[in-house]
Amino acid sequence: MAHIRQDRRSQRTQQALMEALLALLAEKHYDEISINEIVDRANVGRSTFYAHFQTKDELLTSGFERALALLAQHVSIGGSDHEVTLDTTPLFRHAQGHFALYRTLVWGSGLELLTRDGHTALSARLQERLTPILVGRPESSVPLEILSYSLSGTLLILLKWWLDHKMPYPPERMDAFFQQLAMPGVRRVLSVDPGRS
Amino acid sequence: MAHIRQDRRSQRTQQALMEALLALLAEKHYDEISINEIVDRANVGRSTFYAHFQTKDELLTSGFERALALLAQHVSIGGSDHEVTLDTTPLFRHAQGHFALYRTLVWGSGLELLTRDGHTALSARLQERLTPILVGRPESSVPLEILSYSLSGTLLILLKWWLDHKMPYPPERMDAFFQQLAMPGVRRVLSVDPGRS
Amino acid sequence: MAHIRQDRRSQRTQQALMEALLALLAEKHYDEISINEIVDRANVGRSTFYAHFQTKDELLTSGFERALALLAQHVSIGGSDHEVTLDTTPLFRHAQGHFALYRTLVWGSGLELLTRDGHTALSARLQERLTPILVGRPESSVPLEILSYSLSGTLLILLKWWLDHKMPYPPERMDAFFQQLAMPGVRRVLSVDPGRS
Amino acid sequence: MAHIRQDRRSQRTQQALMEALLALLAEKHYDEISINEIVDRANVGRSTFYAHFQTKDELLTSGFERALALLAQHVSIGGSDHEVTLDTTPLFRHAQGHFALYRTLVWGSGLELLTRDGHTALSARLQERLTPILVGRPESSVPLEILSYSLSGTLLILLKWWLDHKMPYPPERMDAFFQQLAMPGVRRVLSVDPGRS
DNA sequence: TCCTAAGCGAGACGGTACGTCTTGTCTTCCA
DNA sequence: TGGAAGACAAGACGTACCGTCTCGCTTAGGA
Repeated sequence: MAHIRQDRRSQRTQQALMEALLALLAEKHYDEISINEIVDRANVGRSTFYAHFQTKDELLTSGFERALALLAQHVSIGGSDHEVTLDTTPLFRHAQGHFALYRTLVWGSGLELLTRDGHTALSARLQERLTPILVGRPESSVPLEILSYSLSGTLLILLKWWLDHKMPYPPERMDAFFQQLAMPGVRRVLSVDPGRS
Repeated sequence: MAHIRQDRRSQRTQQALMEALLALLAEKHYDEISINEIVDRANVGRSTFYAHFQTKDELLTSGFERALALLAQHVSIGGSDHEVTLDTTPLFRHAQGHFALYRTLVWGSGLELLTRDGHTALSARLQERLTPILVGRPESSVPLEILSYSLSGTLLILLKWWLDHKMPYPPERMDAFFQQLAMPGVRRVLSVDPGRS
Repeated sequence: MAHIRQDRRSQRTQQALMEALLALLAEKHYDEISINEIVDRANVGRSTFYAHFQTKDELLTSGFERALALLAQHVSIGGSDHEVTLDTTPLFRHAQGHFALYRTLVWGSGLELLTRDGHTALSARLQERLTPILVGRPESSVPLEILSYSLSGTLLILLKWWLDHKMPYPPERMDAFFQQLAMPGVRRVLSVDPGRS
Repeated sequence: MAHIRQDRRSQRTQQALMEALLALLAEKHYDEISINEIVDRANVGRSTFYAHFQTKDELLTSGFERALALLAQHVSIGGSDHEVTLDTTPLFRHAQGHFALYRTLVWGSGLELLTRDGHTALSARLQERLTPILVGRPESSVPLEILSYSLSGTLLILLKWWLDHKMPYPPERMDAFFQQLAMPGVRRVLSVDPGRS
């Protein structure tokens, strides 16, 4: 049971660093932010940074792991014997409510990060949650992995476009686009109905 | 009338720099390549680099503009009154034939670049070529811009997945996935048939 | 009445620190030894060090004060009305017997320390012990202070050379060198015989 | 015939660095001077320093090599069949004339440097110049190397004492001390006259 | 064919950031 | 409650690039 100690101070330091990074992300691109700037803004010694994180990426990741999980949670997947539903309205709504945060992600360094780390994560979660629904159905012509990857990719792309263009449509409309563009393919692929293929 | 001179040497220098970058891209990630390395490899003076390009990105871009145009050309778009077809087989085949190049892009620095610069370009070309086909039809419920962006995004995502996983399926199969996943939505959106909506 | 406590632990802690420094001195130069290394080696908390010593030098000095006194004791000074004798054989013998310790001093950081702190101390002791012998004699042409300083300096220099060169001569021989090189001058200076001046 | 180029700027930069170090040495101990301070004072970029010198010591050494040679030159060694003379008056006079410089050396970091690098150098030069004088004489009982080392050491020790105590005697007097303290031993050792031994 | 302006290599320079290290203080926890 | 553990701010270290610059050599292309 080692490492339980963990001074209260450590927490506050990490928090300060995270907030400093967030604040800076709102101002400039992730790549242009130096560790110096972060520690200055956080009022933290340079070496203290390295005592907590090996690299700038580590700080970022440690902060956004939660956010990514959150993001996936906002996609409600439903399904019955006859259909698969996937409601993304909550996700767009959530993005709208936390515009500052998402805008930071998109404008600052955006889907580069969501795409690198997030896409894989989101895709995995989707696949994970689709699997039980498909049990017992004949294997589809498109591998589930590809389907998940493509589906989550399309979702992220719509999200990116939306944020890039300052959210010109309400979340419901965005969901509708997603339903119209991506879901027909999914339904057809997963459908047992051979007459529609 | 400045800049008319343009010594033959200039050409050779730029060529050398480009090739050096290419060679280095095959070895390591774009971000890890320093201008020093490029000019060393190209046997070119440091200042000479800056005489030709302001930044590393500029050198890269100047080299890949052609490649991006090429990529868009390999998507053959067809269409008639009754349907829209989009054959991506040539694109996947081209990627297969130039695996080294594409792998460099994906492994080295990948779709980060294709996504940043390429996605916009591809989307624009798609939209450009879809427009004449849709003339006269009732406006669809999904704006054409979103449709193009989503469609090209999905295509790039499939391409990325394919390259990331070392092309486990033949180009035809990848095109089939694309047809099954992305096209149903497109057709439904563009369809005049109100009964199917 | 503070500081009376002097916990038994204090003793042990100081001892541990001293030994750690000694051990490290055998491995590397004094300047290259960090307080971190010392406390690590001594299995002592960083702040504990500062509770006992203000600086690295203080620790060192506290350890070598004894050694320096010892060194001076090994120079046996004799004298009568007619002559002054100074036998350094015991000193060289002592150095030979404690080669490890002296080698540490010389190789590790050496006469830099003996010279800085030791030379002054040795010179003072010499002067102290020469004074009674010279009582009643006419004042010499060379101030006693200079004579002591020079004499002890020459001695240390011979010692350093000897240790640096791995003691190629026996202690008696070194003493003989010292007698031949340094003592004639001393005797002449201290001599009352004006005819030899 | 490479390396002749050596930009004129290099010279000026090195000069500036040297002067900055000198100026700082007049204010504080060598060990307490940071490279940052030097480059700041010299109005030179940090990296520029490293382009010229690997370490702070190298800068110092490069500057004082001349000084050390100079120092040795100020000891005039003479000799005939019957005697060896060694006049150090010029050295003390030189030190007096350049008190600022020598004081810097002694007070700032002093004979630590002269002792480390200088002593060896001086000793070597002495030995070098004594050798021809001794050709043909019977080998003395004290190895020439030891004699040189001891002699130059004693000289430096007197010089150090003199500077440390703010030159309380004129150069001639210091030379006299040296003559009285060190030379009798030397003459006796080198003397062919067996009757005096 | 010569001469001139350019392209060019070489590399010095001032900066900025890096990741590591050490120092001395200050806070937390534990016995 | 006093001392060990160790988090922390500060700042130096040596390295790596950056973008700018100055210097001469070489060379192409107009006179």
